[in-house]
Amino acid sequence: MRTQKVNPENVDLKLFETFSELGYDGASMEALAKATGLKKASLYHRFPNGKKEMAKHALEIVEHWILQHIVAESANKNVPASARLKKMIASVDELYNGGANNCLLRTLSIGTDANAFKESVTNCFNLLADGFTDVAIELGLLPDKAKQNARLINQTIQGSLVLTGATGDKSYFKNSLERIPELLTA
Amino acid sequence: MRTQKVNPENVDLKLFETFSELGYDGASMEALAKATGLKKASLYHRFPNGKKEMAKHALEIVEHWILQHIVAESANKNVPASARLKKMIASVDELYNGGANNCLLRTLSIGTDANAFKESVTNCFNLLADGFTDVAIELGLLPDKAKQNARLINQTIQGSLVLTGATGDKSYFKNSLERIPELLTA
DNA sequence: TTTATTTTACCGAACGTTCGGTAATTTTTA
DNA sequence: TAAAAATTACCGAACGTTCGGTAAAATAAA
Repeated sequence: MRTQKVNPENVDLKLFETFSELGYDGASMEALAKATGLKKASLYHRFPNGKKEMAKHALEIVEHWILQHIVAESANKNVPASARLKKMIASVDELYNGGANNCLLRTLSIGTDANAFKESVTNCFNLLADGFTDVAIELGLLPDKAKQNARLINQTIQGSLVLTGATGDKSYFKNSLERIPELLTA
Repeated sequence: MRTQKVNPENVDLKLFETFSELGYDGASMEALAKATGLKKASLYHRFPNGKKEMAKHALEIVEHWILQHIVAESANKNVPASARLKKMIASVDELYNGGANNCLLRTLSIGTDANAFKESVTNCFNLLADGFTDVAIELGLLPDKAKQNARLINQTIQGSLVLTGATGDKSYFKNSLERIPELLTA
């Protein structure tokens, strides 16, 4: 019997969170069902191509988040570049919950089906770098240096998330966010 | 029928490689058996406590590698500190195969049984940091700064491995290794 | 011949997936 | 506008496969 109507936005969020936390192979259908509040068969109604489609959908959520909180914000000329950057960093802090959350781009990069997600993951990292590059140029860096340091920020954030996630020491993540402005300012 | 005697050292290596590449949940018993050349039941003969014991054994291999190539080398007073550091960096480069290999410490940090490995993983990261801290002090850094930058090196290497692994661009890893000496020298 | 190691064969449980069917909703028709 | 029809959303039950794991037989080593 049909018991209740489920909020679709919440399903998206829970899929994203579950894949982020457990990785592709670790996120079993049972875990995904429990997290979303939908039965397994209902998940297959929404994602006819199964688990892989669910993970790709989670990646689309990330891409959408990046376009909204990083790319769009980096181009928001209504506020000074330094304030924009501050806002972008705060968004990153919120996304990863101060380092307590794993990054989906990373967790989907290993496992039995990692190849299936590689293109989307690379694209997301490029979008992030593009956003940071744009503000860095406005903050006085030469384009080449801006791009180089934007890539470095991706790397720094990921590294800090690995160390914070593995050890529980949130200072890795916290410090890496604090170091971003000086990396992007002339 | 029993066909051939398997080299135990190679089994260790293959376990390490398989867990590194696929993560804990992705490394199925079938994958581990295929990689080592042993049947599943033979793996259970060597590791009576099953898959978790195999992963812990792989972690012990990493710890042993760190003690040998980082901690011991950092204390090898026969050569100048700068040469020691060079050797340590070359070892890291070899371990990760120029960025083509994943890091076991990272891949075992996510998944359904991540908690079971957290302590060992943290210990390994601390050992790495200790080794780099020691040479940094010899190279003129104050102890606090040496420790801080050694932690930063762990983070930098992990971040570069994430980006290189996810995108295929090995320059992340290569550049991060090149930047190590200036981080540890006064 | 005794002991250690690997193998075959197998197990229950969990895996991702599919199916038949029902309640709720939306769309069409009268 | 109200009834009929079509569509959507969901679920219980089961599918075949693969999971991690085990017992007993076979082989190799001592």
